[in-house]
Amino acid sequence: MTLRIYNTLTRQKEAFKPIDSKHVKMYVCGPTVYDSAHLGNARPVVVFDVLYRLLTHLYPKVTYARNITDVDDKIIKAAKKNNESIDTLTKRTTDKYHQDMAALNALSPDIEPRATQHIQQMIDIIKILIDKGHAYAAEGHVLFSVKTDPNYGTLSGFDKDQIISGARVEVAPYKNDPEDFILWKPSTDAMPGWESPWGVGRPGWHIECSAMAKAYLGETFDIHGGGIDLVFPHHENEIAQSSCCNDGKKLANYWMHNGHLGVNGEKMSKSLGNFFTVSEKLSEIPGEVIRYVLLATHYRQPLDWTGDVAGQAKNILDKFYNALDGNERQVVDINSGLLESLQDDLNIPLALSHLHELVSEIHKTGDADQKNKLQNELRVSANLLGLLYQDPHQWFKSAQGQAIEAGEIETLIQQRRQARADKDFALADKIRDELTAKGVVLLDSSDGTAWRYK
RNA sequence: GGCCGAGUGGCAGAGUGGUUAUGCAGAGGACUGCAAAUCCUUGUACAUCGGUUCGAUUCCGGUCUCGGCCUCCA
Repeated sequence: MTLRIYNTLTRQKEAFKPIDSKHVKMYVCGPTVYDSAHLGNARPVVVFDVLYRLLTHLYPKVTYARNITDVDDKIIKAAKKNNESIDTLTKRTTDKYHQDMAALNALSPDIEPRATQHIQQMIDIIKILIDKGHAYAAEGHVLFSVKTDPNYGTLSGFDKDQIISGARVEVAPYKNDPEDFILWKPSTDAMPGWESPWGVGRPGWHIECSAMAKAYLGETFDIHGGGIDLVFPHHENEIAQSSCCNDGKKLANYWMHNGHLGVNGEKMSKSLGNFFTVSEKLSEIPGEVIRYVLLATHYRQPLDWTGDVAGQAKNILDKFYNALDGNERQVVDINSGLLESLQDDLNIPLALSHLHELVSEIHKTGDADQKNKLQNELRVSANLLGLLYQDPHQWFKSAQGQAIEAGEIETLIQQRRQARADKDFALADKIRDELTAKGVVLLDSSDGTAWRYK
């Protein structure tokens, strides 16, 4: 089976044919570093992380680029509000982002370019666009002339004329046409600015991705990903800029977009106050649980973070890790059903069902070698999803907010052992209940009593 | 208003023109001094109204509901 991908450009699943089958290139829109990442920001990171792992499994070489946008008006505003410098803010937020995404077990991209380090490349593209008649300078701004691009709207399906009819913003006076968008804008002394042929200024929102993708992946590359909300205007404008700059060449062959994340049936937003940051959630539940929740819904579907989705995910991961207990590592193949599921437009929920099948087989087989092999199959298969990478013991003893220390638990277990030897089951049960109340589970076996945090 | 997506059993969530998704939770049983884990059994879902069809949750059309986007960002 070959990899099939739903392409937003064509609105259908297509067989994936890389430009160079020896080297696949992918670009995903990264964060604007003005604030902590929220769960919605984490979804594309985790989803495309699985795609990256899958591509790496299927192809000899993969280059994955994900940008850091460190120049933006939101950053200017946030820095002012926090009373800190822009550099301090972007550095702090970027570090936090890396920390949060690592806690979700997302691999680092191969390249993580920063917008502020590619201003010259942006200026170069803008110059070419002006030379080719696709852009014009006006009052210190440079604007892209949408009507000069006959293909504008192919990604989003929007009609150029309709875009304006529903517009909710006032049209700036320096625009030739209302639908034109900014490539470059002037900066005051209080704003970050760079010398340019159009005066001191800063880039518009979309140009950075065009510049950095071109710099690292070339004029046309394989896959471009991001959240569904970026389809318009961000990706539409990226395509317009890049293809008009590069003689009509396609920017990317496949466009993939993940669905939105909601909370309790509502859109996650600051104004509604239903806004969870990743680090906030990480203080409550393990990163792997968050990752599981983000993967348990197909990436193109909307995902609703309701009250107990995390609890369900925790139970499932407990079950998986329990099945992995006692495993001795050996090299085995990834489960074929899981691999096929992933190759069908990244059907991760279906892939997870194959993990459950493996768990069931592990418990049912009576053969120790077979069991060990199946456990390894479970582990390496889950690893392709970035799951089950911990040692089971580590997993079960790293619960958040533990109310009792390991030493104390051991002491109580010894007391209970004596009570059981004395057939004083009332006392033994009292100790069990006491520990249960503190989130500790006791596991009796012929070898003695082990324990876990629940 | 325009474009797009979605409505599946208590919950989460795949998929399919006719045959079990899967999981979580629940119930009953086995095992266990008691538990946990595990195993067995159990629950006959696909918004609504029409149409096509031998047969539709699955295709087509209407309706209702929900969500996203409709530019330089709240």
